[in-house]
Amino acid sequence: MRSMGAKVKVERAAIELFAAGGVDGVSIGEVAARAGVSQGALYRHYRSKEALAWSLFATAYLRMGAELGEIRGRQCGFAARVGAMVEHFCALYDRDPALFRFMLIAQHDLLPRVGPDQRTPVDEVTQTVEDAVRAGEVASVNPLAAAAAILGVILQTAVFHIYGRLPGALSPRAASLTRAAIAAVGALGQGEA
Amino acid sequence: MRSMGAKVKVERAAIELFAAGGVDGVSIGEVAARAGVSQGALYRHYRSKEALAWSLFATAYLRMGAELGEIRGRQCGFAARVGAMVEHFCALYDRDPALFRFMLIAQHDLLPRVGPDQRTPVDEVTQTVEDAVRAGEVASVNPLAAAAAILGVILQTAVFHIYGRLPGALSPRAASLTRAAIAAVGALGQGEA
Amino acid sequence: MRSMGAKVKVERAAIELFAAGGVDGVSIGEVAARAGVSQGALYRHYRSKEALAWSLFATAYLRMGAELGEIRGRQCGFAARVGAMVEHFCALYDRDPALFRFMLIAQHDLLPRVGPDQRTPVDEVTQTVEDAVRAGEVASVNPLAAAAAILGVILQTAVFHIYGRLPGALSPRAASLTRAAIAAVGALGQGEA
Amino acid sequence: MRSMGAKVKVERAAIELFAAGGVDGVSIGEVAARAGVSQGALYRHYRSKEALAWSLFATAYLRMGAELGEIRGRQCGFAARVGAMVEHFCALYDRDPALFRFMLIAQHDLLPRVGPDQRTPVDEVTQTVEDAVRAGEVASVNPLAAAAAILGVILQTAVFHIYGRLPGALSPRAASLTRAAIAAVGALGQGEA
DNA sequence: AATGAATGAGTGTTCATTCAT
DNA sequence: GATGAATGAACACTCATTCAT
Repeated sequence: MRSMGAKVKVERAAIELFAAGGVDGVSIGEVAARAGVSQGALYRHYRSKEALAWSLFATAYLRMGAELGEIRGRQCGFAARVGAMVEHFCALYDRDPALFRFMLIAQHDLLPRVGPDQRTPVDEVTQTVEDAVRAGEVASVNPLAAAAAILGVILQTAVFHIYGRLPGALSPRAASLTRAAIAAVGALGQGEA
Repeated sequence: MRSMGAKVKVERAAIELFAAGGVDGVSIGEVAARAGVSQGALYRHYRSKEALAWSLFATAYLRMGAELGEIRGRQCGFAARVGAMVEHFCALYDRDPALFRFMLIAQHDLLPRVGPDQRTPVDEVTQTVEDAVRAGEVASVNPLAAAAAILGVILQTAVFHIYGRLPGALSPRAASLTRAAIAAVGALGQGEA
Repeated sequence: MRSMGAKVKVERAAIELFAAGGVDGVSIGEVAARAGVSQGALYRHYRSKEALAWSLFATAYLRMGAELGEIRGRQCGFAARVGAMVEHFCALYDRDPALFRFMLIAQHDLLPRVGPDQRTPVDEVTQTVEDAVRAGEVASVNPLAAAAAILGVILQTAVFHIYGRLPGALSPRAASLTRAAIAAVGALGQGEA
Repeated sequence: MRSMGAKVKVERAAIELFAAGGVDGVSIGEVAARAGVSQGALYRHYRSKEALAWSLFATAYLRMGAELGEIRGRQCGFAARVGAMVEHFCALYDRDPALFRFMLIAQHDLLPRVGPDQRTPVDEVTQTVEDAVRAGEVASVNPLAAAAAILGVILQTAVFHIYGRLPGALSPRAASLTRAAIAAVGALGQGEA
């Protein structure tokens, strides 16, 4: 009973330490120590440190992609979809800031390894814009440029929270972030008219 | 005169390698090899690898802060200032993408080490918003939240360029990014009325 | 009855793997996997990896010694004895090349552990020479030097088979190997006259 | 001046330790300690432990091949050539028993890595037999089988010396070993008439 | 009896840093 | 001043062995 969740404890420890020090800046020994397991035990669940980091990142990143995909299927209209997506990002940040920070840090190393056929958060946001353009809800824009603006508004705000520039939880900002994101997309479109 | 540029070559090599592999992922030997100098020679200019990385980051980051400060002093009005700042970011990206990528990657490690009295890019953008609010140019907003939106729009677009999601140079997008950033700030303000 | 042969399977797996990679080059996990048993089960039969290797080597080595002893008792005359011994070596090689290779490889580690009172193949061959000298069948030689020649002719031929330099089975060579071994012993003796 | 010959000291230490414990049975730390250098220094000269072992083996093995080749060129007639070769083996053993033992032990791991176009000791002995057969000096034999007999007589005698079964130096036995080797080859041939 | 998760000491290797030349 | 050999403390990873189930 005591060792129930050994894998879970390793994952938690890894996310928190990787979020704070980067994958390269944290040793496998530190992860094992924080998880309360031996170094060797770690290798029963993951073939290597790199495999551990990749598994954590891919799971969280693709899960976020899938969840945004669900939101896109559930909500109708551009504003409702963007609003729900922003809320989802904020909720993840508030629930697990370490995971959020880990994803922000690790993307530079690990994003290139995501397969081209995987549905990523970027893909879902981009698709959402594309749908809106096609439906005439927003003026014609490059969907990727619009997705960059939407994600930029959300993620940079999260970065400011991480560095302590903005206090409190992120969720209360969801409404205004949604407005900002939608307005940014609208403004992007005007120039291409 | 012969070795003039040795330090410059080390810095160029370090920026390019750090941008590609992260500071922790690149060895001092690789930097020295690419710079065409001996490993030991590197330590004549920098006390440690960490000092090298910090010097590169601080120089670029604070220089960007100073340049944005100049823009703020030179330009009048919120729109003109944001426009010139966006153009400045785009120009830096186009001139030296490796340096831009290095700053994006390294910030997670090195930002906390920036002194609280230093004028950073974030400070200048925030101050620009604060001035505009005080001048009644934009509705009342949290200047930091607004700065996050502005920077997010710019930086995430740069990230998309880095990962190949958006093609070409960044400068041609300056005008639309400026509109998007300003619109985002305006939308942020509406909710807090 | 179900697990009858578990120990046998472990021994087979160990001999084959040790023959191919050396004792130090093969992990207990590989042995267990090839034998189709768990790692822990291995320790029910052998106290350690070293004990397993030693048991395999000692069994095979001393059994060969005993068998050569029987041949010595059964056969009369130097030529007949050497011939039967050579045939016995060849038969073992043809029946179980992995075991033969294992013994050749492992001897360097394990031979020193053989007790001085054990009857080894070397002892039996040496004794055979000694008997022949005493009986006047062969000229006076150092029995150990003669045993080295006899064993060298056999074992190096086996080594050539192992490395693929000589094709086919070893048994068809028994007659010529016997002649060569006996001739070598005779020539050794001539010099010491 | 003190560190002159660091590489040489590493090689000596490695040969002696590998000869006693096998490549797998000796740690890089033990080699470094016996050589009186740091572990890291070892990697300035050799890329890996395996590379060190291979370099030592290949150098000694191919050098022996080249030296036997020279002997073959210098001497005339089968008996003279075999005699000089046997003496050469004995001299190597007496001069550097550790190197000899290392080669005997390591061959099982490393022989397969020798390129097919390299002139090995086996090739030279085989060629010597082939020349003698062609010249009618010895009856028709399979040259490889004859080479096995010759090498077996020499090497197994060396093995007996290593294990203490035969005392003293090997060189005094060169003459009788030569007679034994030649006699063995002659006897091999008789059967194939 | 058998399993396989857990351990922890040990391995080969890397690398930031130093220093004699 | 520059070099590159040397250091030694890490590091990721393996594996023989143990033990609760």
